[in-house]
This record gives sequence, C-alpha cells and structure tokens, in this order.
Amino acid sequence: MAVLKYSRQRESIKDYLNSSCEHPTADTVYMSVRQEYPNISLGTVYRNLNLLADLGEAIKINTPNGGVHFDGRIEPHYHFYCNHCGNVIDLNLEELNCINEAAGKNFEGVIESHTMMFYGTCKNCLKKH
Amino acid sequence: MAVLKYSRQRESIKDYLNSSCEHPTADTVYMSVRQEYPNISLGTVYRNLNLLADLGEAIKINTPNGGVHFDGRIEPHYHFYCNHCGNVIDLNLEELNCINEAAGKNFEGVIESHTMMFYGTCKNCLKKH
DNA sequence: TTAATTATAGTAATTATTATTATTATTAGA
DNA sequence: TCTAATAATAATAATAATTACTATAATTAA
Repeated sequence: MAVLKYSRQRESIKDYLNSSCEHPTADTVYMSVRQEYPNISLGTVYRNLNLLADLGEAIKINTPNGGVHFDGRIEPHYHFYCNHCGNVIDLNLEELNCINEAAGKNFEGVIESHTMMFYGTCKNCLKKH
Repeated sequence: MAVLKYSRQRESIKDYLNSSCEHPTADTVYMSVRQEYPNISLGTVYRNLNLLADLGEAIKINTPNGGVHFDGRIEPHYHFYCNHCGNVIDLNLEELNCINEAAGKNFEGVIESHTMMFYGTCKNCLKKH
C-alpha cells in the first residue's frame, strides 16, 4: 500500500469515530456506517479502523472481556470500563507523564508510553442496584 | 458449578503459573502442562485459567495484539509490553493507590481498581537493533 | 464402598478477525 | 477531459482463539 488514496467509506468511518462520544467496536461502527453506505463490507470497516489506528488517527482499546473498542479522540487520556455493562467511558484525568520515567527505574528496556484502565461501576449501573 | 472439586489438571496449571516468570498464554500453558498430562484438553486449560481468574488466583492480561496472557502473581503490579516481540514483563513500580481517587473526581460512578500497561522496547529487542 | 456430582477429553460449534480476488473508485499525467 | 496506473471496495472464504457439548472418568461426602 504505497500511496494512500481517499475513500468515502474511510471518511465516513472517521467522521463517525469523531462525532461519537461512545467508544464503538468494529461491529458498532459497521452498523452505523451502513446507514450511509448500505453495502459497506465489515472487512472494509476492520481494515480502515486498523489503518486509522496505525496512522495515529484513532486509538485501539482492549477491554477485559476481550472486546476491541475504537476511540477517535487521540490526545492522551484514560478510560473507565464498567464491570457491569462493559461500556468504556472517558476520564478527565490529566496524563501522568512522569510515570514512564518512574517505571523505567530498575528496568532494562526503553519505556515510551503507557495506558491506564480504571474499573468499577458506571453511573447508569449504580442506579440499577 | 456448585461445589469446587479438586483436579490434578487444575493443580498442575496453577503450579505452572506460579513457578513461571513468564506471562503465558493459554496455548503456552497447554504446551507445558501437556508434559505432565499428555492428553489434557485445551478446553480444560481455558476453563481452569478462567476459573482461576474468577477466583482471584490469577490475573488475565489483554495485550494490544489481541493476545490474552495469564499471571499467577496476584498482588497488584504493573506490566510492560514490548512492541517488538510482544512479551509481557513485570515492572517493580509500587502501586499508585491514590490514583483511583484522583480519577474519581468529576466522575459519576464508582472506581474500584485500575490496571496500567507500559509500552516500548525490551532489553532483548534493544540488542537486536 | 457407594452414590452423587463435578471435571475431563475429545470434538463440534461459535465468534472475531484477516486474507483473497474480481470489480470499482481515485488520482496523476497527457 | 480522457486515460492509465494503482489503491480500495464488496463479497466471500479462511483462519485463529475461544467456548459449548457430551459421554466417560475422577473426586468426595456419607
């Protein structure tokens, strides 16, 4: 894949990621983009989501139940995973830059970045109990 | 599954997790335990690894390439994922207890715990470049 | 020792994701 | 604008990881 060519499908996928406050899975993206492009292929969704992640225009989030979510918000931030409903929510906690250095003490490799995931019960699931 | 019954296979799986400094995948555990129980089933390995994780006797680690690793060391600690070889390595960085509280500011849910994963290049992969 | 029950091995089924390929869309240049 | 080169797509097949199923074996309480 030498030169990147525009595609309407990729644009639509990117738009959806950026407009959505959710952290959709590939399947959720597929469902949504299908409203604009009814015969888009799920393979196209996967390929473009991974491409966007490789380009640094999206973030891939692995959750404990094995699901993979995508996030169009690329500035560093942390996530919360609800143990009850499995939803992924943004946290507004400033990034801990110094922590990479702290972790690098006594470690014989190079640390470049980190991710953090918080767990518990989200607002909605609190109501139900 | 009302009452938990002992099984030699589960014991062997647990022993391997505890003795190993690696963070094996289900398949790696399968390979190893097979030396003691040559006709153990991969399904048995999966069932017991998940059971141990549910019981709190093991930790399940999701990596960015989609692989699931298991860790017999249950006291809270953080992990490093090598972007080159994909190995998971323990870090000796004390747990940041206060961070759950900090993350809970402006968040309308309950935060109980967190995990952190560091990324970069491990010692061995540094040598190769 | 026996009866009740859980765990296992072996296999089939499921799910998420990636690969393949003929066709379509995009783009650079005439 | 037209054309040729090339990348992207849709549709489908293939793959890999994990879970479900079921008859048999192992464990345990009485």
